[in-house]
Amino acid sequence: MSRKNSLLSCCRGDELEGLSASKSSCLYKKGQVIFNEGSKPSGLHCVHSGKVKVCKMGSDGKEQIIRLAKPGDVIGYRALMADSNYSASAVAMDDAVVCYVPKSQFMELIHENMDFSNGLMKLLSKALGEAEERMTQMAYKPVRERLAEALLLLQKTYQQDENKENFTIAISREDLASIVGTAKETTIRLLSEFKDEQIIATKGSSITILDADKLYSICHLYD
Amino acid sequence: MSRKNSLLSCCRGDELEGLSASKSSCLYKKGQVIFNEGSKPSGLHCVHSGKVKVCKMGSDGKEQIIRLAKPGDVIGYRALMADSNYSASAVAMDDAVVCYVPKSQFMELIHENMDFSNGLMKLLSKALGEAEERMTQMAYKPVRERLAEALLLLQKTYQQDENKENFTIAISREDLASIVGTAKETTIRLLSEFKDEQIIATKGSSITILDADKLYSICHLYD
DNA sequence: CTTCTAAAATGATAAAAGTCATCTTTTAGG
DNA sequence: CCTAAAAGATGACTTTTATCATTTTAGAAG
Repeated sequence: MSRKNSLLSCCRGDELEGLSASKSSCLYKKGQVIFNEGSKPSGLHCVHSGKVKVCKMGSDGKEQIIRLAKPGDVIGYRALMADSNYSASAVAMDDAVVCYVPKSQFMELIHENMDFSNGLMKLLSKALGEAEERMTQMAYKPVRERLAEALLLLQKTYQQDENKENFTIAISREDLASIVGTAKETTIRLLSEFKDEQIIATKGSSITILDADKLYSICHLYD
Repeated sequence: MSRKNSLLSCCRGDELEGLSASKSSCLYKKGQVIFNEGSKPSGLHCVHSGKVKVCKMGSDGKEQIIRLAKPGDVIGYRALMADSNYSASAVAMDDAVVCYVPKSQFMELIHENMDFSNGLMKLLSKALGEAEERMTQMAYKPVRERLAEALLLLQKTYQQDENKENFTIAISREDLASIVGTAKETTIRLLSEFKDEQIIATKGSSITILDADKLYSICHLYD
């Protein structure tokens, strides 16, 4: 297991004893807000269990999901490091346990621990690369391709059992549309197409990926 | 003048004497490539004069401009810090002079100079915030609003004389379309609309902003 | 000052996606 | 188990944007 990947997972830190000591946990029910766009960060949050979405509100009231967070992921670090207000909100998509680390502890660590600081930088670089990638996709890829990509992202992010053939996730069509950046109805229509093509199966709000390879080829990830 | 903003501008560094000593300059003619998407970074580039675009190629061959760089700006730092290949290319939009700092120098500085390291982190945080902002805009704002925004971005980035009423820039419709994330023809059509509405004037490839306030209100930056 | 080429501009049309209305299925609560 | 509210699904229609074809203009080279 890579040390770097868990560098920031305060919930099982090695060199982060100090953080662990001062962290507190909180349970958020499905739909509850962890922090709000525009407010000032007073610390850092780490997802311990459950699914969390990080999202921005467009001027027309439509929501865009910027990032999906899973257990072990840190959220809200950008605002803290830029010393600015949150540019996005974090909301629990399931019941989720989220730990909290006060800003002072975080800053101490940044200034004293070089490894931690470097890890953070890599994290930021990676996030920036991903954001730029998605920007390009939003610009030119049609919705069908972006939806295929979103389904694969969900699988990559939330599939716990690697071997298990058919990944299933319960997600509202609204949230899915917010990841893709499109209207709910368009998402539903395209999901119906995917169903007809036997790429997925649905039951209520649950979506099961039957043929990930087809999804890959739809979004040209084989190029 | 803020020290933080010039922290990375190796071309006029204060605490960066080491960098300055080992930097070399190179003139790139309009259209020349400074570095290429996919290749491995061997150092850092700083724009000394001219305009530089940082862009990605979409799978369908359409180009998306990720970032505009002006004199004093550093480019290619993300890949260097993430220790990965360039995820975008840099191309001179005008004749441009670009300085080069070898990776070793850069790494030394990161590890030895805390201020430098912190400045980099803020730079990354800011870039990430901007990328996320643009992602949301791409998702939901119509092309007309995004074009207005792009024109204001060009002004904000490249206007040297703050007082001067009418900002003028020469930019190909193709490049402008690549910033907005739309087709060249759509861009031209909307520019014609703006011309009819006396928001801009054009002469050849030059665009003059006559009424920045109207542009602001078009893209809802007053909300 | 011409001529040639590339870029800008415009028109016609097609495709993609959004919106609004409606119906159906889930799902949670009594 | 039944019912109400929420979410999913689908249809009809409109708007936005892309694409392709063509004309006009600007700018460089002879």
